[in-house]
Amino acid sequence: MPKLVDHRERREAIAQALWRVVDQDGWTRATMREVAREAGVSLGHLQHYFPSRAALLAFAMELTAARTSDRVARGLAALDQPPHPQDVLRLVVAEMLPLHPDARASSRMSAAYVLEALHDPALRQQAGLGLREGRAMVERLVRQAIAQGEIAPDRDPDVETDLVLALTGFTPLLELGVVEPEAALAAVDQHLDRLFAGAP
Amino acid sequence: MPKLVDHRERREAIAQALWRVVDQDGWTRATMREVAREAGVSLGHLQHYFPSRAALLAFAMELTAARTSDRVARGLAALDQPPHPQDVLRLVVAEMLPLHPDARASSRMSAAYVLEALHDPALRQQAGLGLREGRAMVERLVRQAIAQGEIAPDRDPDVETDLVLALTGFTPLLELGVVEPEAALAAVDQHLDRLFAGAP
DNA sequence: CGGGTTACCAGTCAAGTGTATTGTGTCGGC
DNA sequence: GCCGACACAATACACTTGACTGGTAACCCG
Repeated sequence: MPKLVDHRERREAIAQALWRVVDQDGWTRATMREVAREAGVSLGHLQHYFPSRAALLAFAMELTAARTSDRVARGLAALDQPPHPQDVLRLVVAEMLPLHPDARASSRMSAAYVLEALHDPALRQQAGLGLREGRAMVERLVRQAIAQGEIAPDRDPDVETDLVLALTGFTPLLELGVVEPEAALAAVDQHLDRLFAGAP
Repeated sequence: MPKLVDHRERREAIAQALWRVVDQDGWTRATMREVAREAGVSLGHLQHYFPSRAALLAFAMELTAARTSDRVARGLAALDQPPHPQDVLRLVVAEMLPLHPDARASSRMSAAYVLEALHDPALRQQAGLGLREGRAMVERLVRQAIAQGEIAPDRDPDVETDLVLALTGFTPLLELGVVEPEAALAAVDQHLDRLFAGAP
């Protein structure tokens, strides 16, 4: 074998270049050439690691999901141990909203990804799976909080899970400056405060 | 002057062709030629009415907003007179979610539009204005309901407005089949029921 | 010290893009 | 009648796009 190269590392570096381009100019203008330029590699190099634009998107999205999970995990470590379920949910929602540069890039990647997935069966399945996974995770948190008596037992876990997830609806409002980050966070807190009103 | 043609009508017909293409294949594949084919006109014809792709998008989006308003107005007429504020809000939210074909097309147009607007200053302003307008309308409804005693007076109108708007966050979940339409509507109703819990 | 696998590059291709230009009817007012 | 404004069409232009090609160099293993 020839030169030793960490395939994974190269692919991640390229994917991060994709993020930057998507964040700045949108998925539409994230052409192979543009991504290669942003990554500081040749077009041939890029194609050596990603045979097609679709493959690049798929990988970048996987990485985006992983990154978001990481941010949540890191935030989790900064909380009390064990953390209050409300704080966990707050963290999860906050990291899905475009409230700081990293989260904004993730949010825009996801948006582009979902929009693309609507018209591509393969992507659609992958996206659906990812979203379902995320929903399941939130639902687990909600059910756990109910079991622990932190959320009133007469709350329907399914409905409450969906309502928490719907809080990501602030994304376009934040992106276009219709609501300020503080207002969005205040609303999120208001919702969670009510959800957790009941037990000590 | 030569042949009499209703400019407005032609433009609307073309915009509707755009909707169909965007709904089926996404804004990316909504090329001038594709839209012209879908509209059953020549490329030159299309260009006669829309000098650029951006102009086409802008007009189509205006029309989309108008159509959504129309659907709300039509739904409003079917309610009791005067309608209960909760029913009005429910209708507004329901018509913004992709729950039936027409609303789905509108939703996808809006999504494509917002995503495009993020990286285009001119569109950004137009989109921001539209969203602000929508928010103002919802806020008016909320404040009115508070004044009428239908919503408890200790509710913050700003926060409650934002929370109602956030319910549009169901869009991606609905589009990818992560939640069913009934579940989304149930969650919307749950939220509104709680919002209006307090006075008769 | 080859040999073969891998990394990477420059160049090319056909397809498709938005837009501009030019041409052809077609009709209303004078 | 006819001319100028208008609706519409056809074609051309200048690019960009994703994908492919052949080739070169680097390197590990035997």
